[in-house]
Amino acid sequence: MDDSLFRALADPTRRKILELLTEKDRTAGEIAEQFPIAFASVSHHLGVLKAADLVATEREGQFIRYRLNTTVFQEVVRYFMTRFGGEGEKHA
Amino acid sequence: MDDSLFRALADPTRRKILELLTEKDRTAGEIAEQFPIAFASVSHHLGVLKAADLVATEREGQFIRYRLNTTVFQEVVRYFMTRFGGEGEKHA
DNA sequence: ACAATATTTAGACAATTGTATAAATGTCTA
DNA sequence: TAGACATTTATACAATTGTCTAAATATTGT
Repeated sequence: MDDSLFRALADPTRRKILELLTEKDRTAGEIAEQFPIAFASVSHHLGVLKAADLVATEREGQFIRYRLNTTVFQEVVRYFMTRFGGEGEKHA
Repeated sequence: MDDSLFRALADPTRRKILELLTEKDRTAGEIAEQFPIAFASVSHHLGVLKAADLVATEREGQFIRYRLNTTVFQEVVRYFMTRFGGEGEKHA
């Protein structure tokens, strides 16, 4: 379980980005316009998320499309379940 | 899902503390001696964990005993399952 | 090749954070 | 009440982080 993963999740803007990507894949611009901060700042957050392997990218012409890496989320869930879970959730 | 929760989890020393508490409840001193940093620094980390409601305390004479608050961990798991789970875990 | 659009990278700066030492608080026992 | 032990709180400081503006890179269409 990598340190960058938890640091990436620590910022509320980044968690919001992840939730946006839950609905559907989006380009960097589509993501950035959802926030009141500069595009460059959102781009920085996207870089953090990508470094933590929480998202993956694909270029589409001039756009870059972001999508969730659900595999990593399953690892997070497993981390909590195995270490701290304490038999709690039969069905999410 | 509170912001303090994720910020609390972002530090590796704090995650290590949580894992120690998985094994058994421990006093502040027992926890602190596991780390190469000053007792006061560990105490600060314990305060962060407590503020995030990840641990609870009980005074025992001159000692203060810490224990995991497993309820909050179940909330974390639920957070990830519902938002990002993507039908992945039949049995963790 | 040039201009327009999309996105990232570089550099600077204020805010937050992790750590340390020293002082304060709380508890026990003589 | 004094002294020892356990823990926290106060204060300071260096490191990290989130944000900004400006510049750089990449792609498309003319």
